[in-house]
Amino acid sequence: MTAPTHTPSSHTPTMPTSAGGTLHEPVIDWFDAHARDLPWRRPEAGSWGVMVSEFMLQQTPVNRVLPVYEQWLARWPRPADLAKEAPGEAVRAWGRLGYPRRALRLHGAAVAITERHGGDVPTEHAQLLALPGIGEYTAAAVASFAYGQRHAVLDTNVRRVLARAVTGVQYPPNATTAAERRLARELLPDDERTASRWAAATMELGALVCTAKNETCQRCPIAAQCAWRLAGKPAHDGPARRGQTYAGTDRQVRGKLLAVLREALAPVPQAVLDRVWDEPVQRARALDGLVSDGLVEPLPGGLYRLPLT
DNA sequence: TAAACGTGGTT
DNA sequence: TAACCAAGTTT
Repeated sequence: MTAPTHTPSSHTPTMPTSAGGTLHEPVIDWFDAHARDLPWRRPEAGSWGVMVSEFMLQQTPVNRVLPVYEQWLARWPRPADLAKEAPGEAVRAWGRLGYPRRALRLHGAAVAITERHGGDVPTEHAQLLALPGIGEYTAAAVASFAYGQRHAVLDTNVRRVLARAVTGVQYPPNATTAAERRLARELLPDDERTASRWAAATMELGALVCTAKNETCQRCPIAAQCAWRLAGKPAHDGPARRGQTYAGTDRQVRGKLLAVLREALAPVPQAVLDRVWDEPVQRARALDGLVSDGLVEPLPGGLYRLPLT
């Protein structure tokens, strides 16, 4: 649909409202036409559904989250339902999503919500931020997606979209900068409802079209205005991202240990855990780490299990 | 600020 | 195949 291009009067190219004025409508229209039908976007998900999805989506792809999300919400439809479970049950139900401390923190957040907020996911950004496992991104995402508030929601997708469309570079910096936050705030539509749709739309655009590799500019609603594309899509010049090695790390050992405990119905003898890794020093360090993180509970007699408390 | 923290699909 | 990538948070 060709909407009237109410061109801003400003001529300064650095004027953020100018950039936003040309981006908001096409991106939101694209979102309305192409957004995925994800369960946490349906009205029946509620704020708890949104919050659970945000925890699970921290560093884990949508396709792997979907089945676990459905099981989780069916089993614990409200924060209080999760709060009265043993934390180890949350770790077990987390399955193979990775970074199982998120499960522990989500359980802790449910406890805090039950104790401090009457069982309802808080509506204020500051209250959300105070919950375990919720940082700047997740607080803004829950406030925006669950409650329709106006917040800059700056995740890896949005950062990449803004880096390309506005800044004209292929990739954002390794760590989020103050300049990125400022830009995201400046681009935020004034209207609350429009701002929350903008947040979801830019995230979806980064996830589906403006991807890290093999971006499909033919399907991009703002390709004509994209600074990176207009510059000839120059390759990233800065330092390459440090690759995350995994094989042979403590993380891998922790993963193997926890996998055994997730499947076990009864406390597991140390000897059984010993079979997952042959190097004893690293194995012991990994197990100690899991215990000190609260992911594993040691019992008398050299037995281990997921935490009951 | 950097490093730790899981897991599996894709290139 | 090794490296990269995926809706980050915490210390």
